Amino acid sequence: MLRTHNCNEIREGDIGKAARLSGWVDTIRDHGGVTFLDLRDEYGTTQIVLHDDGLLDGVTRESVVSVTGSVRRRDADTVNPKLETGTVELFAETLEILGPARNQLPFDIRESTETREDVRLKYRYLDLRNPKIHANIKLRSEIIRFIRAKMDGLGFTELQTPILTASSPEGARDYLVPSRKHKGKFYALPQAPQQFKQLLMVSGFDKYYQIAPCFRDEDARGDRSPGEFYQLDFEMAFAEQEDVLQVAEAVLHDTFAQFASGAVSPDFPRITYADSMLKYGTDKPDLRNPLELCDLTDFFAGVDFPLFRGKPVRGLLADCAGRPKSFFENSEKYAKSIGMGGLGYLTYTGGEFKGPVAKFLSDGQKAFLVNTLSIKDGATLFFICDALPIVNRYAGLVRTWLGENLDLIEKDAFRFCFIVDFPMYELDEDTKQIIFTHNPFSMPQGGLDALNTQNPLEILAYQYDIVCNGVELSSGAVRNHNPETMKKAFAIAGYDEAELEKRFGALYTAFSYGAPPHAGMAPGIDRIVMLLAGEETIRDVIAFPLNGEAKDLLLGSPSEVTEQQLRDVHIKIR
RNA sequence: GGCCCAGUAGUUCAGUUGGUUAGAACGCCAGCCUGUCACGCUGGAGGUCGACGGUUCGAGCCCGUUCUGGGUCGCCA
Repeated sequence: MLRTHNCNEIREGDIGKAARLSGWVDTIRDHGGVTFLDLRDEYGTTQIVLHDDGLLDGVTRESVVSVTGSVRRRDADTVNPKLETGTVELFAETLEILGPARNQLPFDIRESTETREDVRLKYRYLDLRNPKIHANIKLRSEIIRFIRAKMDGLGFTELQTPILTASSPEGARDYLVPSRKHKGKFYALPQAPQQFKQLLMVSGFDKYYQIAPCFRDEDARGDRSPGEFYQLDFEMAFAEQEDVLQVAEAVLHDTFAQFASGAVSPDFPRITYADSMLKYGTDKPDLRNPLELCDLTDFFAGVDFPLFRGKPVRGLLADCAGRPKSFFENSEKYAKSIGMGGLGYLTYTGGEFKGPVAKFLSDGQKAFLVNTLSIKDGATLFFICDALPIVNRYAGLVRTWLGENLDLIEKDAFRFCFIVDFPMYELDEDTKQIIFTHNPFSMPQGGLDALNTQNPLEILAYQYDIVCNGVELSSGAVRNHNPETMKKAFAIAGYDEAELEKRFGALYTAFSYGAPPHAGMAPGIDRIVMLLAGEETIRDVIAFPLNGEAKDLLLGSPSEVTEQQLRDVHIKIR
């Protein structure tokens, strides 16, 4: 036996017994006649006491050692309340080095999160000893186990789909894998199991899910892993939008309630894309921020204020009572830093409006504002004005800035919402062509009839996102399972039937053999864990992440391969 | 691909107007210390200032190029 207990197991009930502990040497405190050694493993830490210096020959911090001895009670004044094992210690009789460690580590384990990220990633196995990072990875495992149990309980079937698959014509850049047996041809790693899961619906699998690895060759962000990431991919046959939202709500609510320390939205409001843009200035609203925008475009149409004439105007009402002049100067400074011309505002004190915009308003207009917006004494009404769509972006940013700087953001809370009714199409600014806003597989609201009769840019899709605290966790859709509707939907985006068959032939054909209506979505696992772990970067919740440049600094990928390997797959490097 | 920031000891950082031998903390090594728990005290080792080129009597510092890393925009059906 390499150990009789783990390093967080010995308690007062074990006093007087023999024990053997194994673990990493966390610290060594040499007092001359007596030496203390903290032994650490995944479970915790136990103090070892040694009176024989000879036992410590060759022992360095972070060595793996095994110690036998007897469990002793600590004197009352030497109890360490910070350790769960803090009332006892192991009096060492023998010590064996199981895995020696070099005496100079690349960084201090306890401070690894303060260390340069490339050094951490090069020695990721050491970084993962840091209790916080270690806990993140354990948490990830627990979350995934919980989600699986939840999905199983809801009657979903976990299925695997191919990793070596066909290049996807739409979407992100593919990772390509050259074929050895078929010269000049390539597999692609899946960007998502999208087409496979829809084909499973055609095959009669009623409820499918998978903790699915997805691969996209796009640049990283703090909250976006380059290369590869995991999604809770699921799809349901004979399901409409609300069926999917209810599954997502049940699973995510329960997962966050289980693992989050703070409050979780009891139910997730459904907010239309149009409302979200108007009220929050974004389709990823942070509902911890109580501020909401109002539309003052019509109001300012009747105001003789040249700056706002003929443009959309958004208002943002916030209690700024007692804020110093510098607060308003800073808000102005922020507005200019994001590209706005300035930030107009009115402050309502003692029944009067003050501020740069006040002199342009008649008494009647002032009264109208007070009544319709229920403006209270001490409140400030900020104005954001510019052309569409930039006005929304500015308004959303100002809303966030005011929420943060007025300290209005709810702490320790996870506020969810669904954003629904995304537009089906949009106009490409460069080419002036109509393109799919999001996903060519989505069902247009109104179906074929709408496609035939409505202005494409006004057609909405059964397409939805889950947003939590301003972070997009997922998008999904009711799929377009009807070949005729599909044909028309693609035609509007400029693809004829031949093109459709070429790009999505299998799916298109499959739908002509009896496809059930189906819908699904795919929440991002990494982002869920990131939110629950309270981490700012997604790399801190992935055991072996690629860095921002999509390089594995530990094993050194991507790397060069041998000439023979290249010849096998018919590739010549220029 | 664009933009911003950083790169000095193992780690985190300081380094004045360009001027003597480039500093601190932690870590490491040695010595002292019988109750610490991020032990303490004393001493020591440790540097291609990312690389290359330039300006200068003289460059960690100024200029150019380049590499590496972080952030951000593009991109992410």
